[in-house]
Amino acid sequence: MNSTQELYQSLEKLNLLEDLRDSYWWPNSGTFEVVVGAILTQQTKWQKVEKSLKNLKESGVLDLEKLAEFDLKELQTLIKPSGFYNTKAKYLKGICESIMNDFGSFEKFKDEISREWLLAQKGVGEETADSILCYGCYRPEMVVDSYTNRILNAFGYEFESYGDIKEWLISGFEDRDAKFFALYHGMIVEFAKKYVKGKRVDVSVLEV
DNA sequence: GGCCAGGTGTAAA
DNA sequence: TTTACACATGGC
Repeated sequence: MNSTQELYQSLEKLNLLEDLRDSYWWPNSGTFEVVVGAILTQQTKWQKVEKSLKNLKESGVLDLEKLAEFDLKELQTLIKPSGFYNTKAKYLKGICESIMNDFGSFEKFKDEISREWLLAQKGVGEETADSILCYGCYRPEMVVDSYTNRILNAFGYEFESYGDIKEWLISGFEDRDAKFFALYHGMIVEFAKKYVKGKRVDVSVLEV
């Protein structure tokens, strides 16, 4: 494989996003739920995140203002299925409080948010920040995850950092919109779910 | 039963 | 400035 364009086109041919529940791939994209999901999905399968989201929804607290004021212990219990529930509860409540303090509403947050602000929050690293920016706020940011790195490694690429992978991935795609990057990353994850098992990466179906 | 999941923060070298 | 480790559940 010689370019990210080849990778993108090859992924497209696999029709990985056939049964898309959301036009941007991430469930309920463009809403506050992306912020919650982005924290909960760290080092965890989405399937488990769905259980936690269901718990939150049934308790009526899947909401920015309510979570900002919700009891930490109760929050820990509700998100237990997604693992690391003590730390994630703290991170989640913290970021909700910060959004309320600095922006006042999710809509305002969505309009005014910067990557720097997100990275300054506890529990928000580069991947989580880009996930919130791309899927929650529809900004043209490419998300890089461990699968992306593993797949590129399988093609013989080695990178120093998150930023290096991101730069390589978006080269030639700089003028694309949020939806493009949203679906590109979505295809990589769906590909990984099918063809990556632990350290084993099967890229033979990719025609690049 | 051991391995692993759509990472991140922190302490120690 | 790097490296190692903790955080934790649940599915395979």
